[in-house]
Amino acid sequence: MASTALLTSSLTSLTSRAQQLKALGDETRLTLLLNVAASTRENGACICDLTPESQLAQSTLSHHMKVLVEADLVTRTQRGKWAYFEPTAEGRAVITALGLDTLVDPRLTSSCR
Amino acid sequence: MASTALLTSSLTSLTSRAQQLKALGDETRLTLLLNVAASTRENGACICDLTPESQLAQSTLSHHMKVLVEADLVTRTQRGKWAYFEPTAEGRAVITALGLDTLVDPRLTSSCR
DNA sequence: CTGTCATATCGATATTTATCGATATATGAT
DNA sequence: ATCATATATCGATAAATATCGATATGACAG
Repeated sequence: MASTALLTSSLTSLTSRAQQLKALGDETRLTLLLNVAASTRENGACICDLTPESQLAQSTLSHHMKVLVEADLVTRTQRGKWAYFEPTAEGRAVITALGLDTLVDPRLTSSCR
Repeated sequence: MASTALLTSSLTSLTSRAQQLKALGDETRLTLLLNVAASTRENGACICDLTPESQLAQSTLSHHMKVLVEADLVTRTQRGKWAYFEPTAEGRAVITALGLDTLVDPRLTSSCR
């Protein structure tokens, strides 16, 4: 009997998983997540840290960060004028699970006040 | 000294990683990969196994499988008239790393000769 | 209260992607 | 050789996405 096992449609979690992966499936955002994770700031990285590296318009950066937040990969905390981003537990777990830790190297620095 | 660690641009691997994640960041393809991984056939799953579940045109399925192959997540083997797909080591590793095993359930069957 | 700075939102545009139907290719059966 | 079957490729279209510049919001400084 040549039968083939297929997947049950527990689509709720599959859907959110796909959303998460889609958020990561963009080199710009993947880099952003890793940069956020690599930040040595106390309260996380702010967009001013991330912008100079990315070569993108500020509005574009803001857009990508929103996507990462909506995928539950980073959190956003407003502190005064700045918005600080930190990886969620999920975000860290995904980075580790995918072996992306090795791509993080705390050599470059950014200095915005 | 408030400095922030950033990522080195080992972009080759980052790029291919992003490509892989993009391939997975589509619910249809994610399901396809899991179905391929769940197949109990000897030589892997063929498109005839996957089509009825997906509700998509055959050409669309073929397209998605190509994307998965190009992302090094599944292999394609022509055997007679049929093309068989099996997850690569990478593909299996990603499934495990992301805890997607739990979404695979060998209940549904497909029967094409 | 006014101006400035950090970030978000909006509207427009260009690119990418998913999808389909039609056709091509290649295999196996008659 | 002809035909049917399995899959891939092509061309078109619609939807999604990345990107930008302009503007809005909200915080702090003077």
